[in-house]
Amino acid sequence: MPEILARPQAQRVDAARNRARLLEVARAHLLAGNDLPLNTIAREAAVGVGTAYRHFPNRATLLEALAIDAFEALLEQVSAAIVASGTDTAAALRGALQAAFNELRGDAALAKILSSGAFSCADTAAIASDLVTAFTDVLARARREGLLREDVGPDDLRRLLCGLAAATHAGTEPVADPSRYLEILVAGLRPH
Amino acid sequence: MPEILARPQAQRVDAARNRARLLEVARAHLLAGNDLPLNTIAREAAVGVGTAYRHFPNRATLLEALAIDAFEALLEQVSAAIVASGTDTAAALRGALQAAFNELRGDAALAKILSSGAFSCADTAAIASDLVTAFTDVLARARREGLLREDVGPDDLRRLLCGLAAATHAGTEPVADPSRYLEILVAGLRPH
Amino acid sequence: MPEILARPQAQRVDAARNRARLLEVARAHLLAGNDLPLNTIAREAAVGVGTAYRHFPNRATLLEALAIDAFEALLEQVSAAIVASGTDTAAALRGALQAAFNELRGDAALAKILSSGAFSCADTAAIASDLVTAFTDVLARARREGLLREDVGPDDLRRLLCGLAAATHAGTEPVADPSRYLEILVAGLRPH
Amino acid sequence: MPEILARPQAQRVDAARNRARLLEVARAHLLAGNDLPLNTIAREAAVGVGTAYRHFPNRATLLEALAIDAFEALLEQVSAAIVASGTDTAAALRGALQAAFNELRGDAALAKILSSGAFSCADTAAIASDLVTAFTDVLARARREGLLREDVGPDDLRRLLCGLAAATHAGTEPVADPSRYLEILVAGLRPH
DNA sequence: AATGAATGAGCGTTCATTCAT
DNA sequence: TATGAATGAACGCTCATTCAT
Repeated sequence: MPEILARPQAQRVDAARNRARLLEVARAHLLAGNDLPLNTIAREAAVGVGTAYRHFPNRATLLEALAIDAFEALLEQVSAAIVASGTDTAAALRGALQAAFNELRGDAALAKILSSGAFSCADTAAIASDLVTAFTDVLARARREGLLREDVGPDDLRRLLCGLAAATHAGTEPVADPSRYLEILVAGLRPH
Repeated sequence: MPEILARPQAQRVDAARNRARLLEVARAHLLAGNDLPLNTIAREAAVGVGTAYRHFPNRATLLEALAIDAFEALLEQVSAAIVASGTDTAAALRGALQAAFNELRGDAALAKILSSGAFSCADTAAIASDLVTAFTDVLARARREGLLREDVGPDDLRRLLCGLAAATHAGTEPVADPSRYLEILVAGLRPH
Repeated sequence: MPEILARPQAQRVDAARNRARLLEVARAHLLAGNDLPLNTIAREAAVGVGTAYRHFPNRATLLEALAIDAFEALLEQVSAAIVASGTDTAAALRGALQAAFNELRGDAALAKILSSGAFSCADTAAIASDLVTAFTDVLARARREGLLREDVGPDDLRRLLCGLAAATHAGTEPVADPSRYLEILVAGLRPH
Repeated sequence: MPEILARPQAQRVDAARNRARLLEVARAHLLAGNDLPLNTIAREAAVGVGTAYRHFPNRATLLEALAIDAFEALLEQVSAAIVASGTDTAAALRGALQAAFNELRGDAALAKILSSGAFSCADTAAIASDLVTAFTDVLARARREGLLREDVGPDDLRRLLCGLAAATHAGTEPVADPSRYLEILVAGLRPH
């Protein structure tokens, strides 16, 4: 009995370790600016290719798995910034954008999936949805208070933030003082 | 007589036709969001691989060859916008950015090489240099007249424009009314 | 029971068959004086390219795999000749050279890797090391007994044997009575 | 009139310069241990591929053209050594072998074609024939005087010398004091 | 569920050779 | 006769994906 119960348990532990190893190796590849060849990643993670495919049936899954922690962090930071600003809507907006910009610049996987604007796994989609809610709220307040252009919605912010993050990498060397770009965005979002 | 003169021309015509075919096929690949595999492109252009390599020894060469017309157009449009604005510096800056943004959004090859910030062929580099000159000039005037943040240079504009262009594509479907993004940039560039 | 035990074996059988096929085809190429293009060899062995590369990641590996049996045989024959000669050092030296010469002439792969003087796989290197030991010993005895030039070491013998083996093939047709060349070497190694 | 006569003259000069350039570039490639890709050589020689093919319809021709100077030098040195030794047959034999060995080691192209034992161009074949004559003569004298094994002919010497030359290169680094190998050969050729 | 061998499409690149001019 | 553009076979190598065990 204990045996039978123990087996699947043991396997789950094993599976979790495999998954963790795969993610770790994949993250290293991404950081190094490399692709994510599943074959190589599996080998480096000391895991069979088949196992890798079981965990991540396609590259999007792997990418989202890589990004999800950073995505959760992004959501938290954004929410925290909004909460912390209380009724200061301008600060809330700026803080939310700042938080998103920072997380985005810090995680290549997150930048990739957020740029694509489509999510294939439920967890990621859920976070995205919460994020939209949070921003929709701030945007509404900001608009009401005359702090924001009328023609900008949450999806525009997603695009603009991704674009700005890309801008900071668009060259042979990283840009100096990326926060300038965020300031430009924040200023530009004010009504004309 | 014309015949004799035409003969040597003839071969060049052949070469030119091959080159044109290769470029055409390559452009189609790029539009479809694909890479530029020389092998495939050669096959689809009904041209030997060796011929493809003779014309474009590497991918960068091909990419720049694809982009150079649009890059020239960009330079011309930017210059024209500046000239047309006369002493109205704000209009010159806005017009130059507008022109660059439009060209950039219209040509994927141009967007790619401009994002990379490095040019491997002399012609492209020359255009880039002229462009920097043109923008440096406008930026200087704008700064002098208090129309522009102090901390923004021509390379920042290159990055920001590329980023904005990317933003307009960052999703499953193109953004509505991309000019809004340019307005945001223009507004954001004004001193705080 | 045998079934359960046989299962894992079965896959290895498959792999082994592929490996054997590849080696067989490769050997034929070498005999024909051709190179060892992995692509072609894979096709002729009716095996996927990837499989070929899995077994032999590069040409050196393939070559050493082809040669290793003959190399082992060479080591055995040399050792046997030395042992069989007992205290007759002259016979030991002659026998060892003879054995090496024969094996070398019989296996093109072995001739190639021994000529290169470098071994990329551990097994081959180990045999080479044993061989050096064996020869070093005989050479020392021979020198002590005044049967050998002072200025000849094991690596010289490797080179000279490879050179002689090459000499027997250096023409449109194989040389008549190759053993003459070995006699010349043996005689030439005696002190002046 | 002078024009008509001058034209072909001028072209021959041109052709000769092209030929010389091609040979020069090819020699450089060979020295660097590279292959002789006609395409590349033609380009580096600033000569059309077609022209290169006109001069050297196949690689053997090119190789022999590269080797012929060294081959002539070899013949001269060998003859000179024989003449200089007068009636001292042992010295003549040793000198001839020495000379051949040196030239062979000094010119990779010569080593290649001499190893092949077949000549596709008449000039090379003529030199080879003269060389055989010269050696045949010395060998006959040496045999008559009991200085040489009975079973060794000129072609054996060709093979053995090529083999020895190969022996000096058979490793990651060139052998120390190659003349030892020649001494071994000379000694080994004496009758048992 | 895990493993890893096998497969083969596909891309990069070189080079011998032909042929129109 | 010289030129060099064109060709395409061939090889090196990678990687996504399947599948038997």
